[in-house]
Amino acid sequence: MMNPPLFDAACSACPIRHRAVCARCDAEEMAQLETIKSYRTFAAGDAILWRGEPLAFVASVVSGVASLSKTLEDGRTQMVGLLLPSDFIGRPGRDTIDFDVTATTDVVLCCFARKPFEALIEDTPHVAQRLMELALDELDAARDWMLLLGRKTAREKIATFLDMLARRSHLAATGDAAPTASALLDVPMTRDQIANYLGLTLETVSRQFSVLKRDGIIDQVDRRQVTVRDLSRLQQATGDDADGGVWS
Amino acid sequence: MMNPPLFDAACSACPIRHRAVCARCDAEEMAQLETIKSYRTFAAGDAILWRGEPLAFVASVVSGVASLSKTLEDGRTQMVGLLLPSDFIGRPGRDTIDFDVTATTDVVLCCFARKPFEALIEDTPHVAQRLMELALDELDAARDWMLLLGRKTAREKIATFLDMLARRSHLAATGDAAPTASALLDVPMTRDQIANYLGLTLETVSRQFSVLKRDGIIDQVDRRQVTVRDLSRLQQATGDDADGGVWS
DNA sequence: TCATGGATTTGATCTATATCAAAGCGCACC
DNA sequence: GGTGCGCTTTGATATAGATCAAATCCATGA
Repeated sequence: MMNPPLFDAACSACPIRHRAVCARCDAEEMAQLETIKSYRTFAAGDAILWRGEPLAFVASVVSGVASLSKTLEDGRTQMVGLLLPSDFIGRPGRDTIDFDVTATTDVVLCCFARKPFEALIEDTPHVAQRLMELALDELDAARDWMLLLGRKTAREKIATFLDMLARRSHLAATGDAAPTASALLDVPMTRDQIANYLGLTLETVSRQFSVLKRDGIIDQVDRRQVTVRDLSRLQQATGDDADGGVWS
Repeated sequence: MMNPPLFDAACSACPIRHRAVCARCDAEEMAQLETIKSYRTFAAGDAILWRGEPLAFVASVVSGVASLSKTLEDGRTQMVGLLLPSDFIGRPGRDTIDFDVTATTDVVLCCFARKPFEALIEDTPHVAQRLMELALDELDAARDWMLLLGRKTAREKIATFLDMLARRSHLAATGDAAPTASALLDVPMTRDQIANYLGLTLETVSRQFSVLKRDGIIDQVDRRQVTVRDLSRLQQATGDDADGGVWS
């Protein structure tokens, strides 16, 4: 694996800078973050954090995919969040979380010891403000997912999932949130993990991939890669109101 | 309708104080909030805010129930939040919201003009911190709801809904989050609204109320009131893992 | 007191998705 | 370069909950 990037002005993993450039971190703040930082790697399937466990660190995803999930008494589980590179793990001001965090693929995290990180926040209002923005982004994503889980059909769920991946990967690649052409897409999860994310079974996920393929909307290159042949039909298939979804 | 309470040290509607006493608001901050405050009432069914509309105010629910909801292209809708007295409406640092806010019952809001409210936040870190806590509480609630929408059966959804109402009403009445005895419960929504909240149809909601009644877990006093006859069986019926749900 | 209309309950039937089952496929490891 | 084991696909069947339909309830106002 590539050596993880050092934390510096350009570090895409800095939890304060990620998803938008924070122009206000000064050299001293940077240096302070540098001293409490460490990289940690997790293999696919590893637990990163358990529900209820005291949080030792906050972190930013450098590479790979991690997921947040909750479980019912009898073992049924539901993913409640997906963490892609540059996403943040942690809850300013909270000791514990009430979901599990698991490595979906191999993952590298840029971790910051929690106590000193929170001390830093106290002194730097613009960092606190950035964290508030991140929390609100997560809340928006959670509410979109509630609509998906409560009201979308299996086909719409898969289309929404692929559309989200397309937007996020395009965003990462070009900084532009609205891809316009067909594209090769990395699907970094098994059918089972996708099912847990979408509130479906793995068989239904597989069938709907096949349907979208039969309809000429996607092509399956391999288990983990699809090409979007017709993005506008994919987006129509999401069921979303054209103006104003979170992803638009 | 009763005259709304004035804003003062004891005002349960103060968005900074609600759900927990903020011991750090000084007299000057209070006075400042007082100048930008106004009460507004909405009749059941009224729109409070539309998706995409610029936010003119932030607010705290004084009485009644409001809901956040999202809609698909073909009109299917899903509630993504329920606002009970003392809950907060608003997104520090955001101009618009991407869901509708509707009065579920008659509602009284304590509104604060957004710009001056945000100016106040800038100067008072402890208020910003309180808002962060509120956002994280909402995020926790949203994630519990994702588990409910994605994986719970109709019976479990209704049980969870009633358990939530029981906890929240007990909390409001006694300040203690864990009711232990059976209790009369106010259900402030129609079957249709409950269905939209739980990702069900109104018929299924009605049937499951009947089933819980037949099983001796609840009694239906009237359309809007139930008594919980056996709280522990109600909680078992939620499907939640005994240790560690959000509501525990 | 009765008529009216929305909300609710209950019944009958339908269907999308779950569940159960059995091949395929392909990568990793010998 | 074969073998085994996950992962995936596809098929057959079952079922929870949706949909369609009809009473019933109950608040409201004439």
